[in-house]
Amino acid sequence: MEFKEAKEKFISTWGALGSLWGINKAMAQIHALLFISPEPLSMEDIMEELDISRGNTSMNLRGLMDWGIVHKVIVPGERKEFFASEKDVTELSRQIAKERSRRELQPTIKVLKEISDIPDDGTTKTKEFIKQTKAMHELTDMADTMMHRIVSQEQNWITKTLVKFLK
Amino acid sequence: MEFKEAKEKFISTWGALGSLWGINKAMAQIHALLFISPEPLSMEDIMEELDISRGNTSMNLRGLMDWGIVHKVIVPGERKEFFASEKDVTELSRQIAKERSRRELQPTIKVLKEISDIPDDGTTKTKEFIKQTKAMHELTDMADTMMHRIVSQEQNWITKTLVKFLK
DNA sequence: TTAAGCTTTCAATAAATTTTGAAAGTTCGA
DNA sequence: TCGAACTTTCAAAATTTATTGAAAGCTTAA
Repeated sequence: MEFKEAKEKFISTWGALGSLWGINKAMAQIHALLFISPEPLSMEDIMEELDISRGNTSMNLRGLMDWGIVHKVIVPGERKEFFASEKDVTELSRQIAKERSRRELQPTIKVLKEISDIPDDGTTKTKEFIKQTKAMHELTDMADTMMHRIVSQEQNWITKTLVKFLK
Repeated sequence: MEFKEAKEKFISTWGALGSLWGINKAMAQIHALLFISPEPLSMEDIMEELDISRGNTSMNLRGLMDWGIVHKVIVPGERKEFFASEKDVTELSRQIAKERSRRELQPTIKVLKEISDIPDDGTTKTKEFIKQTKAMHELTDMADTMMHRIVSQEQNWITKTLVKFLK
């Protein structure tokens, strides 16, 4: 396999995997492209490389910046803007975990807490509801906590510890 | 908040969260319904409760069974089939983690390994490509391993260990 | 202040996904 | 073996989501 084929494969694989971390195809592909590019790319570069429209590129770059994993780069002497991806996979996963928690896990945890707190009227269905939503609340809460800690500043220490146990 | 409202809230929240673990709305809602139901439900029950068609119910129940988190229940003396969800959240997450790994992580890891193995022709872009895809491969592989171990049989021991560290 | 160069917005359009429902298929008791 | 009770399938329709591209909006150099 040579470079061009490998590159296309990376971009499309990453694109298809977008759903795994909750972003759309174009967004994931733009990220993939920037991730493997040695230099920052302009909007033109991205449009051309991925064959997508100007508007699409603009909106999805904005989206990636909202995720905190792509940033603008000012190139002296150039009028147009350039973009670059976070290159460190550790920092990348930290950022993604943080955002997913904020956007999805936290709101869900809040709802679970709220609804598992309804008064127990003694019926079987209410008892089951409370029991199950409480269990789900605890699970989600623990998963969120673990995720945060694992990718947080303590990462290296925790990771090493964990990896030692897991080996 | 009373039962009916809480129940609706649980079903729609779970439905909206479906994307987090990669399933569609109807599927997540059927799962939510079964998860809080004290007894197994028939297809009729589900159709009526969620207001969805027979075909939709049938297909999504099949999907949930493919995930291994819903199973048929034979009720003696009844002609029709009943369905029940896995009720233990630990077992539930174990199953989901296992399936997501098999369906998405493993194939991605395979591709990453393959493409990060192209010959280094000495150019900057190839060097960067190899470096970045290798890093991504290692990250994905480690994440997959950790996920598996965390939700595997060793769960209790590992979890307790982790929680102690994290507290 | 102007206008060229560039980016963003957003209504219209296209594409992808989900849902429906009726017909075909299956199972089982008599 | 028949037919009633039930489930599955799948093409068509509905819905949701993503994409386009042209117009509006910035920004900067002169």
